[in-house]
Amino acid sequence: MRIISVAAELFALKGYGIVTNKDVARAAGISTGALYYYFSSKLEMYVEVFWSLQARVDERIDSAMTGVDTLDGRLRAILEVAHSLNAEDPSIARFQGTARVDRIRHPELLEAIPNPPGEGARVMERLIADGVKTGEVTLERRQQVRAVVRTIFVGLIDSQSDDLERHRQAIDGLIALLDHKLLVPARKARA
Amino acid sequence: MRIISVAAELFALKGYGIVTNKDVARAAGISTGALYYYFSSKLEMYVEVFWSLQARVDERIDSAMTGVDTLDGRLRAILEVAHSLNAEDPSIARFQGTARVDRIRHPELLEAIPNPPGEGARVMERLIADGVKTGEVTLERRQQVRAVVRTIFVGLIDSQSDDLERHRQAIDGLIALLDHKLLVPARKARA
Amino acid sequence: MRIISVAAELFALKGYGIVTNKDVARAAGISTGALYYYFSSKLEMYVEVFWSLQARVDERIDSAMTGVDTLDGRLRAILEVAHSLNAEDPSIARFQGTARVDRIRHPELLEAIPNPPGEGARVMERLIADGVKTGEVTLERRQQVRAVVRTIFVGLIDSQSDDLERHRQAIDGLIALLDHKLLVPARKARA
Amino acid sequence: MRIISVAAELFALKGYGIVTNKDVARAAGISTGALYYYFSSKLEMYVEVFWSLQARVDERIDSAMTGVDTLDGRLRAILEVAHSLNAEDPSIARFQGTARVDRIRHPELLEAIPNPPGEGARVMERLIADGVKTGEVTLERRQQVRAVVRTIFVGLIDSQSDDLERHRQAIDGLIALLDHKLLVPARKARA
DNA sequence: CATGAATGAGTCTTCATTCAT
DNA sequence: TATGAATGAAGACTCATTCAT
Repeated sequence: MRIISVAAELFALKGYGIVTNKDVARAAGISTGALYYYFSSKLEMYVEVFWSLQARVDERIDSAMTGVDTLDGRLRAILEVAHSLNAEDPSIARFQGTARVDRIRHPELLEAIPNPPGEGARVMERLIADGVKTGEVTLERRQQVRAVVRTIFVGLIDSQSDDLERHRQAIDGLIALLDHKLLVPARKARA
Repeated sequence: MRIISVAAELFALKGYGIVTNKDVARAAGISTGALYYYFSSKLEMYVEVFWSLQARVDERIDSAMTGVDTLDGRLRAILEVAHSLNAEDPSIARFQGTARVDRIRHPELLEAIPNPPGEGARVMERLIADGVKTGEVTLERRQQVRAVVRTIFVGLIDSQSDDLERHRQAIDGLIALLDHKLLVPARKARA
Repeated sequence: MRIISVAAELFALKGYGIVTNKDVARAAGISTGALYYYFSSKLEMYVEVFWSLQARVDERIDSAMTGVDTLDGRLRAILEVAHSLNAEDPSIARFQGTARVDRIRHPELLEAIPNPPGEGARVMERLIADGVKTGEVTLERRQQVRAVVRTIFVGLIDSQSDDLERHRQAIDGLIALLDHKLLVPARKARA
Repeated sequence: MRIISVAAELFALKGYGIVTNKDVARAAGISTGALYYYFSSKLEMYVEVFWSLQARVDERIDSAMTGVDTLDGRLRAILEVAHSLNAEDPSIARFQGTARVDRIRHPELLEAIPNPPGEGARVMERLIADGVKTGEVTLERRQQVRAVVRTIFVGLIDSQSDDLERHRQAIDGLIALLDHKLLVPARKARA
């Protein structure tokens, strides 16, 4: 629906608390009252935006993971998905970033959107579990891997999703990092 | 000042838009009117909180970098600083996370706190430039390194700073990543 | 009409101000738009409900009074009518109660439904005038009788019409009062 | 407080749902925002008005009942209290009338003001119980007496409290009724 | 230095009403 | 006949800010 897509963009940019019904209504070309014909509240509108975007992300990640069975391969695949999604519609990633902080800032949102939402958690568990099976992740490092993967994806969303070129560089850099090619050992320091 | 420290905590937790003057006043044990004796506006109060925390971070990073001259060593040092700062006062990292999004959400803040703020940018440039000197960063990968470093530190702040244990795991994981020890090549892949 | 009867029930329960067109429409199984095919406004709908119920009451009171020619007998007859009407359709009395206050609260209603409405006033005048004829009411007490009768019937509607059993007790009590049997002289008082 | 007294008058006249904060604010000579400095919500304001008026009524009824020990005497005393209260401040009775219907129409009010409120119920029970002791009320007629007393007082409030003269006539008529003097037996009807 | 009282603009939400279909 | 979509005015409530004391 038109309303959901303009709302997504506004929420992505400004967050739940700052975007007013008036903002959404004006951007959608209707009156604020009309919003209540479609959603029972601002909160519900936000929730619908959330799941609508989440669905697109989940679908893409799912299909990117099928046919790849190493953790290493999957990480690369997901990084590429992240980039192409960002290229197609930058508000998706931006929205995910703001949604994480909005769910903390507005308790109503946390209640309406249980934590952790969507496939996110499921994908992560699958990643780790399968990584253990392939031997890529040792049992002792499981938590570390989880933490690093989370750090990287959150960092990507929060710090790079507003500039497509930089986003590409971050992706390429991270792939190089996986390839041990990002950094070269230092020449004898101080030599 | 007492007001700044309670304000820091509140802003870190809830963000600029949600924390009210009344919240700050009550937490500081004064009236809202009194706030205006110390700050000319809520905005100014926020700015002062910002620089007060930023100063502590800058100082720590600066001192962590002196005496280390490889990019690799510096990254490890800064990661450790990030962790110990987080252990000492969790609201510092939290505030930095919320400040990044609040500066986007509230244009007045962006105007009052130019982007990128503080030493952040200077440190980053120094890191890269010296990395080139030591040969760790090739000229073609400069942008990638910058993007990856930024991704990692933002990811750390945004995704791990609310749980000290997980924060430690992320730090250890990232160090292992630098050591090429986080992930082991897959068995199957070699079959 | 179906609409009028569901509207009557809703208005009786909640009053003019609180019942929305949507409430009525939903209860009648149509859309709010359709309401405007039958009535030109919410106000007009209310007025039609009013007269529709009033007609039923008037008719019953009229027929209860014919053939009885003392004030005393008529009061008893009307009390019984009040009870049987309440037993048949409790929303009639309830509506009359709410209508009295709604006509005060919403000036538009007062304008649309002149005060005092319906046969009420006519019946009262007949009662008093004939009571004077039969000698039951002295000239000096005319106003008092009018006021007491009004007090009793309003009290019945407003305080008892939501519970049929209590309503019966009130009716029986009032008849006992007319018979000088409700209260017995106090023992102590005679001591 | 000034606000409470003007609010009482407005609520008495128009009821909870129709009186707006703006109405109260304008009548009190302040802004709507200022209301929230004194009350946390419109509901709370209403509740305070309620208890403030109820306190005055309770006190008067209590003192009217002391020293009188027959039911008959007490009823007369309370009727006189009703009249003098109405003479002093007509909004008290009017408010009690509207409050009864508002508590039904607005469930929040019922929750905030438990039913039955104030001394009302206590006074009624005392009246009946002592009436049984003095022999004025037989055991079988207890419920009837309760219902009649309730009917009369509700009727007085709801139908007469807006006109002091008529109120007086109703009181006098009711006293005459207790004295068996309101109505005279009919001369041979039809004779 | 500090407060309590107050303001007014702005927010979400409701609802009678309209109208093209 | 009837509907679904939409409007716009109004209502409760919040909050940064001001100011006399």
